[in-house]
Amino acid sequence: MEELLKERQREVLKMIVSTYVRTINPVGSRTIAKFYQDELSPATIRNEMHGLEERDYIQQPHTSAGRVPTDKGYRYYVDHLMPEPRVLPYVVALVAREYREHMDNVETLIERTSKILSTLSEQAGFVVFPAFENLVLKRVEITSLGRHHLLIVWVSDNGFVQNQVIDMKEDIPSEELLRINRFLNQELQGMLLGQVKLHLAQKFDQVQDSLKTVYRTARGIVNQSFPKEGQRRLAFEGSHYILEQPEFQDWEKSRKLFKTLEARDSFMDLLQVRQKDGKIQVKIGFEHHCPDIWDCSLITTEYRVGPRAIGTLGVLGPRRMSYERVIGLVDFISRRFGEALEQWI
Amino acid sequence: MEELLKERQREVLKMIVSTYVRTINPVGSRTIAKFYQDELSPATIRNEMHGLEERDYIQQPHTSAGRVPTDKGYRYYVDHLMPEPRVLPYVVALVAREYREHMDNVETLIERTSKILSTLSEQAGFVVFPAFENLVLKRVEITSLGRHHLLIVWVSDNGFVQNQVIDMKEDIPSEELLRINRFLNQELQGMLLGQVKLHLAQKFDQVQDSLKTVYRTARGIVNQSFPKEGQRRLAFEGSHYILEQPEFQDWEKSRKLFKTLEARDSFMDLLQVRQKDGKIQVKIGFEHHCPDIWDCSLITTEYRVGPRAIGTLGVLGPRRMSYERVIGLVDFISRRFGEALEQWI
DNA sequence: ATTAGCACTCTGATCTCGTGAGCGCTAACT
DNA sequence: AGTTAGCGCTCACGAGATCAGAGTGCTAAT
Repeated sequence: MEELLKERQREVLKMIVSTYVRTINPVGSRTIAKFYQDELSPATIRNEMHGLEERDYIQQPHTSAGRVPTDKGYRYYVDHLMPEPRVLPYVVALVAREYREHMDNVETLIERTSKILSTLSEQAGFVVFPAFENLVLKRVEITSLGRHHLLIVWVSDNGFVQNQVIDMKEDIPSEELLRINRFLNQELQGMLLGQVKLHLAQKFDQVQDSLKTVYRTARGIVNQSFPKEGQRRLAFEGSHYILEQPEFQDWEKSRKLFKTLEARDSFMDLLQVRQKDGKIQVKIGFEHHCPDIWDCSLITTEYRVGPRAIGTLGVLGPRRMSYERVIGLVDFISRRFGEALEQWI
Repeated sequence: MEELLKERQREVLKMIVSTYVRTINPVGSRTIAKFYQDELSPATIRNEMHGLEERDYIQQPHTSAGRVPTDKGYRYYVDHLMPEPRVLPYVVALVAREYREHMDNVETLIERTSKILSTLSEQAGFVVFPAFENLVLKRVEITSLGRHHLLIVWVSDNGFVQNQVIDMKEDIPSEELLRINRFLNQELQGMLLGQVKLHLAQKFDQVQDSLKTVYRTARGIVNQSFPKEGQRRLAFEGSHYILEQPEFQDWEKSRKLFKTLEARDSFMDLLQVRQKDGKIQVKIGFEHHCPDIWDCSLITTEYRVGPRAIGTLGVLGPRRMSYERVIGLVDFISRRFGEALEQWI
């Protein structure tokens, strides 16, 4: 059904999209005709446009204006028409340098990455922190804070550090704390964090009664200090780029967009959508389900260390964006970012 | 020189500011006259206004408009006229609940605090993370990551955790790493982090030659893993509130503002200005030195644990804001925030 | 199937004009 | 000396009115 378009219609659609993305102005028949160097007249182009408009690939903002791609038009462009995404040399160089120099810790690495995504795409860039459950435990440290609090620091592979303060009703002597700490490390090192709780529960059943009290305390500490599922941090940079787009000169529009972006929830919901393995995902305008972001498109992909996909990153920008450029960028950066993480196993 | 204003002029200025802040419309003589319930006529008020305008406390956007406070007018209002800042009961309750429930770790505590500042002021709220040097070391842990990297986790009092990955040229055997780790903890626990480097240097000179190699490695690790000075994190929330202010409907204006806010540097520079001990600092419009933020006012104060002031928090909003309300809020929250941190000594 | 030609439509810029808010000034009043 | 009524003046703002330009759709000829 998609493929009804005749070759010349495809050509015209391609020109309309790429021109509109560049110029921001509705594209008229004369503009397209120029590409054909007098082989075709504007009138002919108008006919083709008419066909495209009937099939809902393009539309007119108003009667006497040129044409603008619809979501369906963009979609067709991305799926069938756009040139192979490619990464420019200066991008390669810049990213390489960045990952050579700014490797302080994972948080900064992630923040820099979202900044790079943003700067190079000239749109908003983001990186979702990995889900705790998908990481592998390297080490855990318990420290007592004040009288009634413990600080638990979880260190996982790839340099991720997660810390959590928990309330203590009862006092635990510091030697016991030390023992528990040692035990947890012995028991859990190298384990996928998502399996830790279950593992401890099983262990608990097997252990002899005299040790149950200590085990209970240990389990209590672990359970409490485990970050709640679904609360994933997000590094988001460059929302001002969105504001700079002429289509967001409309105050009401940008006001709403910023409000929902800052609230994070609905945006994070969008990202939770399961990614197609290793593929770049492109959501154009109405294709996603958050009304306030309907004026935007979302380019995302998963990043991975070794075989494991552990998180999502991408770019958010106006529907009118250079898809080939941004798709190439997101793909490239996700690989390099993964590689950077892999150094820290 | 400030005090030249006669009593009635002060009254009129006060009314102009408080009315303008509420209504956003330039305030006319008739509006003020109404407050006097027919004791004074608009004409009289106009005379007083004339005096105020001559002395630059108020101005007219254009000839036939009402009056709007100038920066000087706001300043006078804040210093001499505004009612005592007070904190509403619902704010007290809300903040108390917040700090009872969301105490996962310092990062979230800080982020929630900036969110609270933002929500309750209906403006942008922020908290600058404490300077590393001002914290007291509780514990340090060294973990090796991959082949050539070490992860160092610094845990300080009040639950602050700072981690850093460093490159290792030479391999260090894991027993030696363990020894160094133990040594560092023994040597440095309870010390102000700002003094750590110096302390190690002095120690190094005293130690016998056979131990120097180990000491050198230890110092190397510490020096590399110390966060660079001046790079302080910032939690910033609620920039959308700024966008919602009618005075920022101007696209160009808000575009610029957001750009500088996102770059962070110039904004952080503003905040680096030494705070007057424990006082709330109010910077109105042109009083600070960052051109792109001239349309905004900045209310800041330091937060402290015990006697030590360790960081800054505050609110950024349009010049036209309810100063008494925001000042009260910032003051209140900074205290509560400090108290929350003190639980985690 | 293509195209020249023409009438038609709609936007956006520019201008004018009327309205209303608010002021300053002056002269009279207390 | 302070206050006020009265009046004329100024200016922003919104509603029409007008006009040029861009781009279309349709028709008839190629």
